[in-house]
Amino acid sequence: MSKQIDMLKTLPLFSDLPESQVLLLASHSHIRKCERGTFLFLHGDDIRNFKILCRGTVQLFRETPDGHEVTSDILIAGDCINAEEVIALQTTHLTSARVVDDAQVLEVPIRWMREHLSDFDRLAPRLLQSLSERLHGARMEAEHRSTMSATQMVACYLQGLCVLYDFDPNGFDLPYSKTLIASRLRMELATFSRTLQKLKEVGISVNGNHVAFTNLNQAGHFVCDNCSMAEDCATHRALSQMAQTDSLRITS
Amino acid sequence: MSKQIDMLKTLPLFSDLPESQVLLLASHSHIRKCERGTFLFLHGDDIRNFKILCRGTVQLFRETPDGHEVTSDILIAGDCINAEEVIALQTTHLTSARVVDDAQVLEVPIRWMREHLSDFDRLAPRLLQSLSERLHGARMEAEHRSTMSATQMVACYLQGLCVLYDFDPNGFDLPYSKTLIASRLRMELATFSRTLQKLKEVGISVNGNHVAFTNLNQAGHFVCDNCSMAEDCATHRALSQMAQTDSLRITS
DNA sequence: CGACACTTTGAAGACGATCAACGCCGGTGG
DNA sequence: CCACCGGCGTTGATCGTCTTCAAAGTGTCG
Repeated sequence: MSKQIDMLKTLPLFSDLPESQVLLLASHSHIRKCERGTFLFLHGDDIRNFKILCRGTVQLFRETPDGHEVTSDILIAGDCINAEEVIALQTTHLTSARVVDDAQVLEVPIRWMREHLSDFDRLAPRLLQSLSERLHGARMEAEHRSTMSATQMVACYLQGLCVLYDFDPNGFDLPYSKTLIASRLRMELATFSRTLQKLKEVGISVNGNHVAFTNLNQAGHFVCDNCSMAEDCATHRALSQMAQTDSLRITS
Repeated sequence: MSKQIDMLKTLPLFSDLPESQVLLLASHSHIRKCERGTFLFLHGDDIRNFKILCRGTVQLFRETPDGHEVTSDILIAGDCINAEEVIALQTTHLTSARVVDDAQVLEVPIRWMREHLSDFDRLAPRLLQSLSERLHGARMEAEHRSTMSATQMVACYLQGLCVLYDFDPNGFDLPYSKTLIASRLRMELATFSRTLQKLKEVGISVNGNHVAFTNLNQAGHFVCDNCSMAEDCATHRALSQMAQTDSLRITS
């Protein structure tokens, strides 16, 4: 139990809650271990819990009627899995969630959460802020999708990954499979693969699982010739801001 | 002044506020008339006001570095123009807003709004709910964009329009120009125009400005053979729900 | 009538999806 | 130890769709 409390405290979402509230939360939540491949919930299931990912990786996806699977997001430790659903009025999940890497998930009954959200005066603003960030992120992504070429999107995504995970730009390994990334980027694996070759021409070398940016400037920042949205590209502005100020990521 | 109060009361966002709170709001807000073509704000401007559109039409858009204009949304009477920005932490606008049809805009100083939001106990939940709806909407749209053909998107969009404005499916006029719609759908005007011709084959006839659905079933509901996302397509589910329950649209 | 904004239509081209074959690697089982 | 298999990734060839560029048509309003 004390282990659970420790876990709660490491979550950025709860980091500035007073001790008493953490205890209260702990007594109304539990941590579930889920191994690779299990589903946290399926599209259409009743919403039972507010879930936060404490460890591992989770894929949010939806299935189109013709059986095609569309990845809507890939979550990592510290992310809320279904923050919207605390606030929204629908009673069933709009997406499915599958564990990609063995995960630990904190679960808080949704009803309790909804009823007591207002008791936690610091929690609601955080949740909201994260919501509005996600909304902006979704819009930026939509804009990118209709503005940039596949090559640009991949470049942006890789840089984003690097910032998000605080990887060394000079060399790091992809945190998940290319198949998953391609799906996340809404492109065919084949297209993604070809794209990676093209990226070498612009200073991003990818060999197998290993990525290295050879196009860094003296300050160590990304040089993104091929990204047309220098000003507030998900990589440049939003994401690098996010890395500094993001309230919901584990930064340690 | 009493006119302004009446205006406030007709806004769904404020509809269930007690009289005293409406008065309070009125004393801290004002209504601005804006004629076609004026900019409410530009990308990068400081955020000064929370704005609600009381009349007319507003286009939200962003400009890409190469000068291309991307419409992110088209707002109608009753819509919050920048609900996210009340909640988010950034101090400058992330989009630009242009008046398409002569508009009336209610403005509330953003600082006052942020400081006093918690005083209006019924307001915050509405704002949040609308945020989460928009997030879901954005995600659905992203999914559509990568799942459906241009033809399907246009069909969906037209049906959505019809529901949103409560038009008669048997015949109505487009509420704004094809150029604007095409931009909103992130497609070239030429593509959009060609698409409209194809739609006749599936029971949606468009001549000039006039649209008619000839593919309605006996209940008067849309039949959407070409939309692959019957279950929660923006048209079918989300939008028809929204038309009934949406808290932020003027339904009269 | 003429200017102008808006829309339609045509023809060419670019880009990504799709289908298909192959290579690589780790695991399982004989 | 080798053979087989399945998951994953690469590569090639082809095809359809949407963009792009360009020209011509429609409408409105002074």
